[in-house]
Amino acid sequence: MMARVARRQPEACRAWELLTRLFFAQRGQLPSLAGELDLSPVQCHVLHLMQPDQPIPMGRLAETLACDASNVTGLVDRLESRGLIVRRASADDRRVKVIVLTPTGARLRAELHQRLAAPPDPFQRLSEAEQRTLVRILERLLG
Amino acid sequence: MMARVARRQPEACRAWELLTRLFFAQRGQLPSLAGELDLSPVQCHVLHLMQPDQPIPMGRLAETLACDASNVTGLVDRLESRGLIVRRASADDRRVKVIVLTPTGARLRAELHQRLAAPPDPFQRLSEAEQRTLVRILERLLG
DNA sequence: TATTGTTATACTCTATAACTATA
DNA sequence: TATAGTTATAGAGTATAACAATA
Repeated sequence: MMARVARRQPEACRAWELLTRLFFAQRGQLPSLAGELDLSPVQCHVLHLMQPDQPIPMGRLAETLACDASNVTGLVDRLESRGLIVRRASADDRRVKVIVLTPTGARLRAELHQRLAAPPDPFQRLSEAEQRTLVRILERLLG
Repeated sequence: MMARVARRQPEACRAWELLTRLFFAQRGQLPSLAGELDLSPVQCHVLHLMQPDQPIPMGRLAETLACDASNVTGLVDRLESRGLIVRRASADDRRVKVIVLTPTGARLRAELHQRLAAPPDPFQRLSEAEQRTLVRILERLLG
């Protein structure tokens, strides 16, 4: 399967290789950005995912983070003890707990998004046409 | 500074936002890939960085991973105890220790690179022309 | 004196297994 | 019986501070 993709889409593989290099380079930058907000990388991930007024079941959080559910308990504990989110019982299924951003959490999330929004310096090497093309292709990739 | 970039390069910001979404989505996939090779995400990062026959000073590893030097000690301990790398004293400066891939480590690194090479399914939605364009732009971004 | 790597310590992240409450 | 979340436990990642060897 992988070999078939590699044979039939050599350019896709090259693109993916370059993106992987970007991912690993970025891995090192998230901890320092997180540190400035007194967050861990995973906590950033959670805040990045949460939309204001859009509760998320804890189980779905575990799926999205690709980690065990037991892990989410402590993660949510720490975010809740900092007043960034709150647990609420689900109305539909009393086993389920959902988490919601507090106003404080929403403000910190906005701050996080603002800091994440600044493109790294190398982007300035791209022409406007290249930037637009990149956006169009990434939108197809993520859409 | 950030505001200036945002005002002058709105498309760069949009492109970066989309890449950030890709990064966070990918964050969840690295642990499972790592698990298949009995590695942690950081250990994958180290192996991804190491070229065969190209020693890296431990201090430079700490810089690249953007973590404290004290952290690298345990990280290298665990990789060394698994026989994937070895420490060697530097000839130039006897304070410095460099790490080198063992043959076993080089094989595991090759396996890792092979698995990382498979592009996610959405890449098949792109035409060949789009793939080539994406490669060209990413090369400028990373070059 | 300054720097490289280590050690001691403490906290967070992570998984596994056993448990509780609900379905 | 099965599922959602918790707890207990253990190992790995991370930073800070103090330390040894070397520059």
